[in-house]
Amino acid sequence: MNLRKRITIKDIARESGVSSETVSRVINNHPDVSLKTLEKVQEVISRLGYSPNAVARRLVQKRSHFIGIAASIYEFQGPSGMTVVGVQQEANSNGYSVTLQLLHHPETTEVEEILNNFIAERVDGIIWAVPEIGNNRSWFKDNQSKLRMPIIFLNTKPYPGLNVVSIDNRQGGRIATEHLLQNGYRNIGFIAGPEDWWEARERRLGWQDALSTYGILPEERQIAKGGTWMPDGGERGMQMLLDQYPEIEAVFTCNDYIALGALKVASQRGLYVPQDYAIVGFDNLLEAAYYLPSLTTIHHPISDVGSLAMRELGRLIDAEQSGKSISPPGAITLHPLLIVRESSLPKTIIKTTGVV
Amino acid sequence: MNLRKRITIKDIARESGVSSETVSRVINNHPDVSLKTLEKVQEVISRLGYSPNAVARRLVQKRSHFIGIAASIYEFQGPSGMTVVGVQQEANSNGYSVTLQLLHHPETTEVEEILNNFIAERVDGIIWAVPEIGNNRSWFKDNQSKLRMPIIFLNTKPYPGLNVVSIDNRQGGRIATEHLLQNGYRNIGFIAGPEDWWEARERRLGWQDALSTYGILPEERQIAKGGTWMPDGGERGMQMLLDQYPEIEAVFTCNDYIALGALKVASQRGLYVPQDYAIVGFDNLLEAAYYLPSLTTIHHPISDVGSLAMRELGRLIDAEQSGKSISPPGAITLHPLLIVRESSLPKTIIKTTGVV
DNA sequence: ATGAAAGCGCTAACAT
DNA sequence: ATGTTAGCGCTTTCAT
Repeated sequence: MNLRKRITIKDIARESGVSSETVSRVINNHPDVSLKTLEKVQEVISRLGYSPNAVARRLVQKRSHFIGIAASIYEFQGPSGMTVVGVQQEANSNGYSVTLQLLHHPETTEVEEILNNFIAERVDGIIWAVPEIGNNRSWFKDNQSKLRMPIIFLNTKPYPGLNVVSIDNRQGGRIATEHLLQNGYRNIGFIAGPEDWWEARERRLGWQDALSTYGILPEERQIAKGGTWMPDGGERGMQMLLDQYPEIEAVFTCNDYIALGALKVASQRGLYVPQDYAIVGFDNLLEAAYYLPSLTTIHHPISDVGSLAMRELGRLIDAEQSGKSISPPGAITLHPLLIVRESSLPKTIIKTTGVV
Repeated sequence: MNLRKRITIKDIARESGVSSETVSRVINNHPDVSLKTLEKVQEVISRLGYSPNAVARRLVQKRSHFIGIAASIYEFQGPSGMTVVGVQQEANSNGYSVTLQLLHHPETTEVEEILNNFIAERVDGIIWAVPEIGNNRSWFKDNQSKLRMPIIFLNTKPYPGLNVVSIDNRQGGRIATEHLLQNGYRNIGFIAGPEDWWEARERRLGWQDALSTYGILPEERQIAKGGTWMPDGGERGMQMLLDQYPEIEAVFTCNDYIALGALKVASQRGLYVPQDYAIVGFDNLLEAAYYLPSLTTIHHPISDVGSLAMRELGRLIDAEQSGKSISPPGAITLHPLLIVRESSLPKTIIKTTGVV
């Protein structure tokens, strides 16, 4: 029913008494149409409720004005759904439509299937918003030539030859930990996310960086491994740390959900945050300001990553179309921001006032 | 160079020494191809890395195997991003691709623009996952004939003549409030969401239903109006209630984020939940079990709404294609589920044990 | 079992 | 300023 019987350009042409080519000119705002014809055609178009067929246009032109977004369903549980929002908005305002593909198991590789779909749709370019997990980027290294269209990777290790837009996770981890150090804490633990995620590893490196700046060489027992991105991981991780690292004064958690789990452990054990241990999270979830206590965290310009990536993709597409030489692939890195709240009050203030 | 130079069906035909129609038959698993030809063609296809052009296929066929999802960007802040996931997964496993459109201002009507895009793309059907706010459904009532393709509305008031998939928000509100009543609470407040959202109004009606079952006629001051969906609304709302309704024993909040804000107020005023007031939320966010105290709430089969809607849409599309009579539009309603946690412990238990 | 021809709706190139 | 022609890549009759 959808394709059948829809008004076509020929109907408009017949009804307006012009050729279909002239109608095409009107639709596409080409010059060289007399005002009289223009008005006549436009009148017929709106009277008949004509809508040009993007599929036919796509077939005949060299550009599809269509871009593919691949994301993992994980993205939609947390704040990262906003990345897709950023991409979609920027795409739309540049005249692109988007098609969305979701990976259910981003660790493994149903990659090929999804890319084949994008190729079949003849998208102009791809935003690969799937987190880098384990070896799930390897397909691209081996098959990049097959793809033959611009692709931007989000939140990926910036390999040479790839276009990457990402926040600086390592810097974020460093800032978070330095904040704790500056507030007087020295025994600082880390609750890890899944170790096969690149972003999780980077955040841990940032934690290490900060500690070594202060001449501290972290021991294994300061890290709670085997984590997830969810509160249950924070709960288990905090319990581990309290047991294996009893002198702990503060903890940096791989994201805010994990921090929430760590907060829960305090209430279970009758401990207080930040008096018994301070916490800094990562992501700045909307609700982090409402945790008890409110959570110090690293702000993540998550929707900006999406819009920036799309803008960059548009540039690459334009360059290919015009045959211009493309600037070599590179990495765009956004900088995270520390948001200070109650969960990391300076040690001295706590000592002095004894206040929450 | 997405379209240029891609291998076409003719290339495969030439290389295999058959006609392009035969290749087409192979691609589409039609019978009447000799085994020998089949194998030959398949070999050439994989050797040359050929991927059929979905755009060309779409143009010539009566179906696009493409569906449009419209959502508001609000959806992606909260749990409702999962609706889109549900739609996408179900669509994919039925051979559909999806194109995603986002409304930035779901209250107003950029509706027409988005629908025109879907029409231009010649989608087979539409999932309208935009919340019903104010009068933003009116376009459909006035223009349904224009659309001429199946459309499923999510989380909408089930008007006759519309296909709707929704959870029963009113029932959810009732269950939540009945739970509080059964646990011995009688002075039960309500923190409203945005009153122009249909879902928010339904949840309030559920609260009223439950109260009147117990012979209670709620007063105006039991409701905190002017809410948002976010914790700040819960904070303001709870403060209002404590001031204007001091005998309050319990509160039902329009969603879990609001509940989080209401929890925050307790800690600010030195009150305890559930001892000073019990709380029940709505949505069952992943992290609700980790709030302090853990939050009793209404579980929302949010991804099921999406997949069910997509399945229903597929049925409608098939019916239109085969020219069969379509079952009249109607409403599919999913039932919410009470999840009991600490924030609503029975009054008696609290009295007896004095425990959190 | 396979091929030839027509056409989906549109735009680009070349007339006029 | 407007029309004619050809063709994008594929599927669908209809032949053979």
